[in-house]
Amino acid sequence: MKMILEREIRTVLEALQKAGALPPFPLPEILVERPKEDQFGEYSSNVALMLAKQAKKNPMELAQIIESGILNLESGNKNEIIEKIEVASPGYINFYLSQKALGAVVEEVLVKKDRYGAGEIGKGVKVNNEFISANPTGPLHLGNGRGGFYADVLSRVLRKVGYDVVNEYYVNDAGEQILKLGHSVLKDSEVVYEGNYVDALHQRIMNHESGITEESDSKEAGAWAAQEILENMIKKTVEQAMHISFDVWTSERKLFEDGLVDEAIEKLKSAGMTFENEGALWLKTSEQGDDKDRVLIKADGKKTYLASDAGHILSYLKSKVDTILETFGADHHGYTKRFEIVARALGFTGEIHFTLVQLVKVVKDGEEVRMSKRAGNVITIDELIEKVGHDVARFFFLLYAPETQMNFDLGLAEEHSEKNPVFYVQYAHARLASILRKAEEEGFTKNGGDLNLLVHPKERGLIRELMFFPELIETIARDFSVHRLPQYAIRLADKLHSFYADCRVLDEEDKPLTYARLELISAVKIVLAETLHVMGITAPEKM
RNA sequence: GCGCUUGUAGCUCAGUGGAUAGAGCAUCUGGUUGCGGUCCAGAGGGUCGCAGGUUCGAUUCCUGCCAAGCGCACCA
Repeated sequence: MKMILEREIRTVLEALQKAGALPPFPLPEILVERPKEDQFGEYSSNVALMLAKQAKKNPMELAQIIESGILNLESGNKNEIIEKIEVASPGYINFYLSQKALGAVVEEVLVKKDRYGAGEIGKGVKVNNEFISANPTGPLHLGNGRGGFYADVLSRVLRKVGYDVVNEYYVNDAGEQILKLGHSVLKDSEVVYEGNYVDALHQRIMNHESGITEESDSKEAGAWAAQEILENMIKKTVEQAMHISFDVWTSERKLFEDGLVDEAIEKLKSAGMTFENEGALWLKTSEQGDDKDRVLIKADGKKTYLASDAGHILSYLKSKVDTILETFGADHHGYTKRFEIVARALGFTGEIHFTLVQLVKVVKDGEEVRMSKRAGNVITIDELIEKVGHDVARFFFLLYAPETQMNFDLGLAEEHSEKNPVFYVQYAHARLASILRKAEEEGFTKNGGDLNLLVHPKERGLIRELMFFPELIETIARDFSVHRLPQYAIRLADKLHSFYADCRVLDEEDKPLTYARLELISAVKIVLAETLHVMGITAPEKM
């Protein structure tokens, strides 16, 4: 619809230039957008404002010329889909769609059902979406939860428009932090991590339940503890509490065992990207815009995290990944440059996109609560979900763009759960389900509704929202603005409640209108449910 | 010091090179014998951090400054 209008405007402008009515100049991308107010129609264009100068005309005059051009288009769809076009100050061209076009939207939803809004812009593109990837040294905190929900929904949106997406959790089960974990569970003189879970693991060692003894070295103990934490804490949290499903759990240690790390280092060497200094192997990252060069192999022979990531990226190349998505905590933002340099050096040519999720600041009684993973006093995502429920936690995080430094008021957490708009949206869905149940009980059939009867402003308002859903999905797939989804859900629920207050659906006195409205609310229910579904939130039939 | 991110209503946050800058919560007023009152309608509340610049037009783009968060390892 949007594209039809854009094309028509372009056609008109080209014709005007050809006829000499407008001076020749290169036409920019013609944009038709959704106006902010309902009164300005379904679609609106500001081309006249943009081109006024080049056209040497004032915007209003130009807009009127374009308007009449569209009205006179031989091939135009004006009678079919456009009810009227209006020019508004300072130079907008507003399009009002016909009743027929709006009815067609409802029909389309009813036919496509949960496939409504699906597309193919991502067809044939393989996306690797790596997220959370917290070290297996303790429970997931709120920042992990935030990034996890964000990236999970991003995957769902991308899949809806055809991308082939792999959700990956990269497990850092090699390296220094595993040794630290080992010391911690052994409770020797080098304890780093603390908390109930560390105590529990320690207890199992003391009870000889693990094959690890007090005399085991920290590497062995760390590997065991990491495995336990991954399987019994992290996977449980992610799959059962957060409702996220990962396609692959990549083990850093396995990258080493499979020789990918060494292979990647060799590739970097032969590409002339490395040099040796003071016994260490360095990567020339500063030549590519990084602050300084980075170490790949330390003087003691151990490989750094960057080296294993090179192996990791090499595995993407081998599995023919087209696009790499990385969701990092904002505290790792300094790492993105290195990551990209290594990827390019290894020959990756596709798109790499980083999302930096700001950590969640926890506030209580107006004061910030300082948290430390080491001291074990972090608020975990498990605790939050236990307290407010999965849907609320998910919706709450999804509502805000990941780069905002959001405050999470702990004191209001439970109160917030009642105020959370997720209930408002779910209630709208339950309300629709209820009406449809009642319609069935009372013997209303919803076949053959005449959609031309849906002329009430509240009805048009609802249909408008339905019409924008596919564009919304596409926009999110393009710019990763996942937070638009809950906002849309709220707006749609809002319009539904407002419609409900003004328009009675089930009316024995006016069956044709009842049938038409049943069609409409069935369509609204489908789109509302699909919006919630894409967000990973339940759409209840009853509450 | 350098770098990244952020600064919009009392609070949490959307949004935009152009039409009156929006939502939720909070506050206040009104409505609702009805298909589910977990609802609806409305009001008040803003120097879009500050100062310059580009532009017919800037809250949006550019520069500088101020403030907040984070980062600047042969840790990950």
